[in-house]
Amino acid sequence: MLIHEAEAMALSRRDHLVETALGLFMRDGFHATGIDAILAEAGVAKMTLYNHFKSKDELILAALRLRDEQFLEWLVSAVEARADKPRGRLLALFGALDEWINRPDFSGCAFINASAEYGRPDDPIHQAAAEHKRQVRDYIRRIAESAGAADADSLADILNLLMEGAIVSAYVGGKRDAAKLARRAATHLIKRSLDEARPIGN
Amino acid sequence: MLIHEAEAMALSRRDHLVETALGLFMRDGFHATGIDAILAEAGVAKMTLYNHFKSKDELILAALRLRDEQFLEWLVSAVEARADKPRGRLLALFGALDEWINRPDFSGCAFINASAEYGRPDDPIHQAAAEHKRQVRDYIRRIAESAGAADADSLADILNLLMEGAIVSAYVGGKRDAAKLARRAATHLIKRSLDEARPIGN
DNA sequence: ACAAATATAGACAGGTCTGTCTATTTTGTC
DNA sequence: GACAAAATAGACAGACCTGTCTATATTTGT
Repeated sequence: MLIHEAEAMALSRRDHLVETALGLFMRDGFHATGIDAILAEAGVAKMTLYNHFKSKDELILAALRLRDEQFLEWLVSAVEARADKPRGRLLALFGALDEWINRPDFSGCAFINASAEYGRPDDPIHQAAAEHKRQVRDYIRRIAESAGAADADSLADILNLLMEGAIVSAYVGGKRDAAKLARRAATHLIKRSLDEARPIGN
Repeated sequence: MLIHEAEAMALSRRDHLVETALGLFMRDGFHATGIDAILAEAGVAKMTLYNHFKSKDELILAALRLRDEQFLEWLVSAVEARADKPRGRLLALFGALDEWINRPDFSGCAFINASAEYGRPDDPIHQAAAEHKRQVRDYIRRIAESAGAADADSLADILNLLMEGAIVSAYVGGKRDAAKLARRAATHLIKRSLDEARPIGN
């Protein structure tokens, strides 16, 4: 029975492969991670991979799709767990960010890193990264909107900028306090946007 | 005569090699750019490379050193050309950033990209990237200090965060207006820090 | 002009990479 | 238990990678 299978299977071989690949890609990079390393780690035969994916790039795309789901799901629930009201949630974004950045296995943003390795804007991998970033920004914008920000778009863009900056500073420069710093600036900008109802900047 | 040589030489073979390598690394990435491609582009023999550098990694480090000089030199002069007074220069950082981001050949930050490919914090390449970022932040801090910011360190950190965020947003998401956005937030934070003499955040 | 240093082309080794193929075994369904 | 689908190990091709070596040619300093 199909449903029974789905329940019984801890993880399909395909999904297990994608999960393993994602872990290695994030730890070691995309070019630096060979197919064979993934197969060895996953305990899966090469033909199983090429049965499910027609190339390494397709596997990378699948791994990024998984990461996209994983991350957004985590971000939403981490934010919701930290605050109930929209305004608190805007700040909670930075609490969640701080938690992520300070995990011992933090290895930067998979999508920024993917874009770095696949720099051509028309590369499907780069485009997948851009799409993920759009999703995150839209989530921020939805919170900003429900917080009653007149300039929800601008506010979301700015908070997004601060978050990206914190991720990069933490990753490249090892600044583990980057999210806390970003939060301080965010606090102020949110206050201005919501309380004084003034657009950001002048 | 040594001095005469230096004048006559357009560029030593070594420097030409490093320059060519930097261009390809920035366009195509580090792993994706093979030694042979660099040699062909530079019109230089393989043994010339291995005479000057003991490995590809050493060449990468030399390319990053060049980029570090190039970029900081450009940033300083671009900022100085835009404003005389420290406060104006803090904003000019974002004008310069905007110019860079909107160049047709903009290919992101070489150091962020290098960190993405060489993720281990103890990798010399990653460390070179971290060192570059430290230089940039210190430059911002010096301006903030001479602008009379009481919290020059915090202000510099925040402006730096906004700049990093703008670079990443422009590169990954293709947001060509990222620097202008960052500038709007920066305007406000600078005002608060300098005029109201309040630390950033609360 | 002569000698020493430097650059050249190109072969080469040894490794790794992606992707294909085959022949065998395991798995899941009826 | 039989049959079909899926996964296995492992060899293999062909390309590319870094780095070494050699033998020849070109610059360079004096």
